[in-house]
Amino acid sequence: MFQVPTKTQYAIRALVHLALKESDSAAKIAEAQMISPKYLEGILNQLKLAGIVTSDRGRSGGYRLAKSSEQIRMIDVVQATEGAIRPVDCVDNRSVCVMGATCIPRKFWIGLKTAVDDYLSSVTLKDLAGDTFVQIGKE
Amino acid sequence: MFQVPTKTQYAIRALVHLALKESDSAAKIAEAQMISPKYLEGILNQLKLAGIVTSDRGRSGGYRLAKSSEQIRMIDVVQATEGAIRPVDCVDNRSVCVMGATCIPRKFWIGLKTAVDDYLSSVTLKDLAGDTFVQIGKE
DNA sequence: CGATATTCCTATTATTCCGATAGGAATTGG
DNA sequence: CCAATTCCTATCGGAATAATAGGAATATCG
Ligand code: FES
Ligand code: FES
Repeated sequence: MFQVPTKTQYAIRALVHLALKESDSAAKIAEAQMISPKYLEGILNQLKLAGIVTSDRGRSGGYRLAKSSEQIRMIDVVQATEGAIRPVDCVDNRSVCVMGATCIPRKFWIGLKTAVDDYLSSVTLKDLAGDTFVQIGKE
Repeated sequence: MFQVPTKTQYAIRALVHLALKESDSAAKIAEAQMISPKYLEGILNQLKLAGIVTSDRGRSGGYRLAKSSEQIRMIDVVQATEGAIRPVDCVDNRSVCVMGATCIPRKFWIGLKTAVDDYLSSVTLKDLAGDTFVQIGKE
């Protein structure tokens, strides 16, 4: 359960790479991180649209972080690659629930979403890439 | 992201139903909870194997909770339908990581798993269904 | 007993999502 | 111009999920 798609795993590996290496091309990142190169291109483009990385085209182009690594929260990365955290559709839009207004499990799903959101919001790229990472989310 | 399979959503709906109605057949539960009947049969069987419900065959058979609802943690339900919480394979088995021993994101994934596990462990069926035992429309 | 309602078992199909690939257009530096 | 790059769009294959199908085993009741 809660298998995280490889797309998101790749995005995170690529960002860690950029945090350490400053700037690199998609092909170089793909090789170093063992990711399908063409697939990674699309992922980096999503990260760019989300304002997490910037890119330069042309001969000596490549990608770099758009902000400092402590400003990049993991929840933003996840949302860039997969959209909002939504264990079940109804957490955003109650009307999609077949059980109607009296639906009992809804609070439970919202609680789960909150738990995940809170954790992902609490960790930044710097926490991963630096040696200062501490495990948050467990109190 | 983190879309929860319908199987698990159905399992929870079915358990809420049983918590309120004490005993019912798969067909009745399916109708009340708007779940494909044959699909639900298989799900209830998984819950039985996990010791969450019990069943009686034959003419006036059906399913009932195997324990009181406060003893049924949601993490047990999720594990019964989907197996262990494992955002990425490496949280259980480090050797599957292509990046080897120096893998940086691993602590992050373990933290995510922990956040989800902790939440699911903290909620019981009773928390969802409430403690008032109500008989829903006797047939 | 015999009819019926149920769980239980196994196999198959349908659907959806994901990962990856393909080919090339646009851009830029040298 | 040329080469390296990002960027765009389309498609394919495979895996996982959801659902269906048919029936065997079991129990109840009249
Ligand atoms: S409102 Fe979410 S399952 Fe009903
Ligand atoms: S050990 Fe998990 S991604 Fe490397």
